[in-house]
Amino acid sequence: MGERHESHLDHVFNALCDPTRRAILARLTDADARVTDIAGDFPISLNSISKHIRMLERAGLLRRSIVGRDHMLSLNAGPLSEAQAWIENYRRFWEGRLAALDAYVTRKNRNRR
Amino acid sequence: MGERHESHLDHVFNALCDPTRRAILARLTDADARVTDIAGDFPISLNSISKHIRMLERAGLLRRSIVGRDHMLSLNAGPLSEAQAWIENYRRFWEGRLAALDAYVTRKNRNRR
DNA sequence: GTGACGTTCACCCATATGGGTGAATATAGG
DNA sequence: CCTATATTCACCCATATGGGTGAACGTCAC
Repeated sequence: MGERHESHLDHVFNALCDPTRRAILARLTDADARVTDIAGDFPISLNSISKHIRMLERAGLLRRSIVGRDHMLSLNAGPLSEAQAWIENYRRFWEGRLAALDAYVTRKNRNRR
Repeated sequence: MGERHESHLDHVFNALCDPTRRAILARLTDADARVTDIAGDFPISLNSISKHIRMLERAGLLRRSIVGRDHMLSLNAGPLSEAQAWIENYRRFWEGRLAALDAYVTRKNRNRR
């Protein structure tokens, strides 16, 4: 229960969990496309693709412009910067650890000599 | 069905979906900790924390060293680089789009004058 | 208007998740 | 040996996901 609050970052990471959704984003790097166009590239049903697209939209990674009966989709990579910033924080931590290990090994070698 | 294959990247992004798990990683940036220590920082049960930790382990983001009855956990940010690399690809795409838009606006302004 | 096309809606099903509880297991320490 | 502590295991429950199907809705094209 409880009002899971559902931050935007949750949605972004959640959208990236699924390989099909990542592939959809990759597909849209190439060119904008309709829902049916995208569905044609995958072995699953049009309806399932439609649901994946809705989740990508929820994360803000897709823009949809409806023209007539066609829904044109385009990539909107902007929200990824939020996720990237989060990860970047830990990359620095990680590099710090590696640097510390490196310093340790160097020190040890120096003492050995 | 299916044999979902479950690539490593899936697990990493999946681990990052949940705010509690992200908070656990943040907690471990500060210092290594036991399962119980971590559970003390959250309003949910020890068992739930244990499950979150198992998922972080599955993603390779945690290391566990069992000493006696204590399980010492330490952050292992290494696998994040894979996720970061994936995102980085799209950031470059996105910046390319912005640059193109910028060039377009600049060109338009020049023509206006 | 009528039929074909593009998307979504409303369901069904199996599995995973996030939370809980109580019991089992394993080790530390008298 | 016995007890307290640290974790996990085995469940229960509600909800979300990922897949499917068939029907509805909207729009184009004749």
